[in-house]
Amino acid sequence: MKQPQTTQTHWDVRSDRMAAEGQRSIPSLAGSAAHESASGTVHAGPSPDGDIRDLFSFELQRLAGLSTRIAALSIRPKYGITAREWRALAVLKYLGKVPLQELAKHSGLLKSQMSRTVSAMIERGYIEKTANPGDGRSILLCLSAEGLDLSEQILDDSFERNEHMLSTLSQAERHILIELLQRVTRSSTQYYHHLKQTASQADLQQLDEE
Amino acid sequence: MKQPQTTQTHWDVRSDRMAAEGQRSIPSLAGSAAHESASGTVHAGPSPDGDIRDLFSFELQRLAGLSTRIAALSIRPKYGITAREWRALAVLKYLGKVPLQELAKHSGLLKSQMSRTVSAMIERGYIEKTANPGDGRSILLCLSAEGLDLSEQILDDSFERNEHMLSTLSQAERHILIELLQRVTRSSTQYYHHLKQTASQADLQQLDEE
DNA sequence: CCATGTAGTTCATAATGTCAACTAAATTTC
DNA sequence: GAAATTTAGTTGACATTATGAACTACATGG
Repeated sequence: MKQPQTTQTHWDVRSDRMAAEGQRSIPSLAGSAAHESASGTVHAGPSPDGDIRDLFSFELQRLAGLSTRIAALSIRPKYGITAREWRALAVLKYLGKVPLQELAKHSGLLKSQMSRTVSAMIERGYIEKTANPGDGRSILLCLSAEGLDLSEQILDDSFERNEHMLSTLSQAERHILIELLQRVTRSSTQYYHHLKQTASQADLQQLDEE
Repeated sequence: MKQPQTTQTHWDVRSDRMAAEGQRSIPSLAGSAAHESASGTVHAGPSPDGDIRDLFSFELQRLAGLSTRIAALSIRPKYGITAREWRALAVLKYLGKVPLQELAKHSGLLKSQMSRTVSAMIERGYIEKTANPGDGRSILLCLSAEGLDLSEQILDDSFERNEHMLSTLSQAERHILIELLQRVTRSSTQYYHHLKQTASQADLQQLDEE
């Protein structure tokens, strides 16, 4: 194995982003008042001060894309599975023995996606599938010995990857970040369900009206 | 290759968090709480104790997926463009008048993706394309009046969307969250470039060896 | 038993991401 | 200043991912 195995080389953490124009100041941890308009312009209305850089979802998406690429680079060549497949294994690891739907929910995938993912993992012997004695429709999934082993290996790698990604944050900041993300996930989940519900109600209305 | 590896000694995000917050968080979309323990234990190695729920990138991906779905629900039906197209418009809004490559970088896309996206937006009259007097290869892109208008409308919506997603956070916490994400994005970008470079070096070596 | 709901699989389709080839213009180099 | 090398953008091909709907098997409540 001649993996580069990153041992903290050193990169400059220079911001290559504020190149073009904005040269905005990032609000500091303490100074909440420092929230300045990104563009320097002022708006009235619901998006009072910001441009898209002030938008949580934008920053989130950008970083998630990066994270995906980093994970793919690290996991795929080394273990021959996709990040999503690994995620299924890792989630299954803490869930234990559960039906597919449950696994899908915890992984944030649709059951159709999960069904395929799981099939592939079963074929390769990482996941085992047994009948659910309590319900004939349902199945129970759990990790095989190989699956457990693999998921643990990759989990190790992943913690290291995260270490690098978070390298500019203090320990305290990391705690804060994860905790905030978890809280946002919870409220966003609720919001999502709300949206979907009202959306489908609108659909129904539309059908009625036609 | 799962040696205790480097960087940083240990970090016990988990136990600290639990002590401080007393909340191990609802693991996910649908409760269930098979094990509450994901953490709580102390560790020694690289992936000490934690399961995947303690992994920053996991939490990030889950939330990003949610955010994507929420954005799609709100933007697509109402404005007839994809989230990515809108993102291009919104980024262009603060960049002003820039070549394609620049726009791609700031949006976190490959130039090939951005090229297509921009073409579609030009066709629909949201973006204008002019020659770059300084460089004949390059083009300069900027928003049309309609593009500006549209991007502002959707930006307003987006801030509102984010408002819902972040509803459980205080203003101060929101600023902190965004700032942390931005910092992580910067260091992760560095890490990504580093990985890519070493990866391709490995490829070259491999070629040499064969 | 029938109607209706649910778990899981499969299919179709659209959106995304990734790479490599290609054109054209700039640059470097000899 | 001509040839070789880079760089910006476009395009094509292809893998991966997301989403919803159709379909099967079983479950459950009248």
